[in-house]
Amino acid sequence: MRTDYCGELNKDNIDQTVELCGWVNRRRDHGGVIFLDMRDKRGIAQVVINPEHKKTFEIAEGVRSEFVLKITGKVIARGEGLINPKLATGEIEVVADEIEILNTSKPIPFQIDSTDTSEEVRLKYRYLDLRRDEMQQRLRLRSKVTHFMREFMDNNDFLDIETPFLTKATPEGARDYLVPSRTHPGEFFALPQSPQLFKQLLMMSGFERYYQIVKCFRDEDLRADRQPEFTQLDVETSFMDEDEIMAMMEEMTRGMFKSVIDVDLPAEFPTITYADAMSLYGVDRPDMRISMQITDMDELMQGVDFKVFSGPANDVESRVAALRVPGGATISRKNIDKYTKYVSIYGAKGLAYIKLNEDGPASPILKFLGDDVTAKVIEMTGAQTGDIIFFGADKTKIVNEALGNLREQLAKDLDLFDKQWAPIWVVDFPMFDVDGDGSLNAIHHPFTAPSVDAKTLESTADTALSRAYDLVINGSEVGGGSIRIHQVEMQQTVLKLLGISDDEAKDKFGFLLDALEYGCPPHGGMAFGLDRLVMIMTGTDSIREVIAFPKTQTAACLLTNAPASVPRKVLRELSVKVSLPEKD
RNA sequence: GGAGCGGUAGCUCAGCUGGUUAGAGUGCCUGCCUGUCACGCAGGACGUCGCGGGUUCAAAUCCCGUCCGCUCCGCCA
Repeated sequence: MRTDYCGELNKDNIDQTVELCGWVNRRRDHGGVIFLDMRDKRGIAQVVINPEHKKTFEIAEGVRSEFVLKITGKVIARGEGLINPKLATGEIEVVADEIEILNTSKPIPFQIDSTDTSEEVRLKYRYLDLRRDEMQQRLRLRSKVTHFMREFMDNNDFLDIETPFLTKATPEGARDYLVPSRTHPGEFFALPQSPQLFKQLLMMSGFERYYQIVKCFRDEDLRADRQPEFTQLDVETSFMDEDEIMAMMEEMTRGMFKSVIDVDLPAEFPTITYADAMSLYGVDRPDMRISMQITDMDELMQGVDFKVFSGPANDVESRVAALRVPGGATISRKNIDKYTKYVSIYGAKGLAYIKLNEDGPASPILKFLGDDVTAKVIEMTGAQTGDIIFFGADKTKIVNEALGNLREQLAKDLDLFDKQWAPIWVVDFPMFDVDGDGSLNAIHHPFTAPSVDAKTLESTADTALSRAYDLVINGSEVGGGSIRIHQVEMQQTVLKLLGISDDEAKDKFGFLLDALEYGCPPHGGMAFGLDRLVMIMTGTDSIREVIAFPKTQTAACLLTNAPASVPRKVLRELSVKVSLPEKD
């Protein structure tokens, strides 16, 4: 049917008779001569129809955008001055002998080559949106990424093993997507939030190295970088410690960036502790393309006669910190107000600042701080004339989130990125975080090994560190993993600390606890968020741009109109009764 | 659950201090055109102003509610 791809024709094809199949990207009718831009998955080529071919010409007159055609014709060189440098195939064109209309097309709802169609329309007609070159490129890149991953894992003796989608609900973590069981009335499967327990069991089964590129499901609210179903490269290995696992995953990441987008990531990724990341960058996923750091001011501000600062400085649960912004003195009053509003979404009640103008420091708070403290602030932050220093003073969590996010926002607004690519490992995460009521939650997941023995863990649970690690690239968490607990006593201790009773543990994880007792090897692993990775590699700002059929923010599909109601009969078979909340 | 922005022609948008017939570009249709490549020229058709209610002599415009899309907070072990 086809001898060549439109997008691949070049001068070497001159004088050849070719058969092309594809879509009409554009038609230009000059009355006497008609041009068709034919598009296929490799690109576009111009087809010329001359009126001498009467029948062919008549067909071409009736052709419209997005008709599917088979063209038979001869490749010729374009004449002097007719070459189109904007087109990869612009040096040649195809003179049509025959046109076969393989299918017609209604006028389409938006132009394939327009770039400003609203996302709502694009998602409704996703199959048309995906015809766009941009989308074709992104999904092609995604395929190259998964291909590289599979090749790398295979070369390193990892086995691709599938795990079930119909599985059991987990007691903590994200909300589960549930599937009613017909054969067990009143009972439900849960779709996996990740294959975590299965991949650990595979280690206990002696496969030693497992991987899978697999969908995970979490029924939580969506974001630009979060979909309810998303894809992970899931990896688990026995008999490797965290340094070995990180080194191997780093090698894969480096190779992937080189091979897929020709980017050289550093020969060794830097490592930062969670505590340092929070203190210096305010977030656990620092964007290391930005050199700005947060400077701690607790000690300096403890004695100042300014309660807004001295209060938090003297409170262990609070913090005073400063962010020096190079060249920031030009930020207008209006924009400072904008940033004040910006940090307020993280709970900050204000945004104090000092501008370093030519004629010295300027700020509404100078009179409270005094000259000595002001000078110290300038010294500690390394600020220079022309800079601005922003302050956060509040609960530590609020200060970190406010200044951490402000840092990234300022970098965007003032273009303060000094690298294009900045991977970093974040390590030494705490085991638990402490709730308001004093109860503990797993920071990673309940199967993560602590860096101390069970006995020590019990006495120092609130400060204990885990053997977890995250890979962050350009401020985006693209992967994370840990060494797992492989001894039943430790697992029981952790579950106990999390407030899970023996009975509940037995009910939910009995199979895991049993398996741990039959010769479980030390093991650990990692999972990469494929969608986020591809989002970063394609330079897009939403994972919807790298997913063929994504959901909207309300977790609906505009193409299929899922989710949808089902007939009563179907519900009865499943023993499911719908009861909607009353509306007033 | 909450905050903000948006919804007007197939598409992208203007109009929104209430006022007569709701516009532009593009697409579509018709005609003309033999070298265009975002072809050009001329003409034409196309509107549930998201939906429901209210205020008013009069609502795309003001008010209330609601639905949808996007960004964010909460949430996401």
